[in-house]
Amino acid sequence: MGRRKVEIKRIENKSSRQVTFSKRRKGLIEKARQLSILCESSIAVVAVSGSGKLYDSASGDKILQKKFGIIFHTRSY
Amino acid sequence: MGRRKVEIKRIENKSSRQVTFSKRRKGLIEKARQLSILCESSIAVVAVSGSGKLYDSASGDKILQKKFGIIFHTRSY
DNA sequence: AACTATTTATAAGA
DNA sequence: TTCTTATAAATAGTT
Repeated sequence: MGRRKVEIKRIENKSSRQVTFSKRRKGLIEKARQLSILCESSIAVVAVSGSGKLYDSASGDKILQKKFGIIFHTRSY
Repeated sequence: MGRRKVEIKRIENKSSRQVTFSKRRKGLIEKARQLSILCESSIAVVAVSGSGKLYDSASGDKILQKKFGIIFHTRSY
């Protein structure tokens, strides 16, 4: 969904890859948040970038917290 | 993104809620898969429906498997 | 970090 | 429930 159609394969250029990671991670987490609210469900998203940074996001109730120990924010470690 | 704009709040009608859960969960998991491939990262999505069904999906390398014990499929328990 | 042309996701409807 | 399609939303490339 952009100026051009992109093939789903590794983005070779490092800075483009980082930009895309940042944009799409944000989009993914927003989608998860919406799903959680719309459907009264619990959703967790865990993303580990190529460089090893961990981002997570969970929303819903206690189930995911209990099961995975994840809290309700997006954070970078 | 549909015939009408929807507010992000709990869908009251149960069957509509289930249909939306099914559609959006699928979309979310596809987005996660794409992000994983495009940016060479590891992504896990865990969804627990209102009725308690657990769905998970992870893609990437060993990191998430190790950390969460999640495998590379979407499954319904 | 903002913009916008375009692709993609999806809300209703069939 | 599975398919269609009009429209909202995400985002690739640009500035």
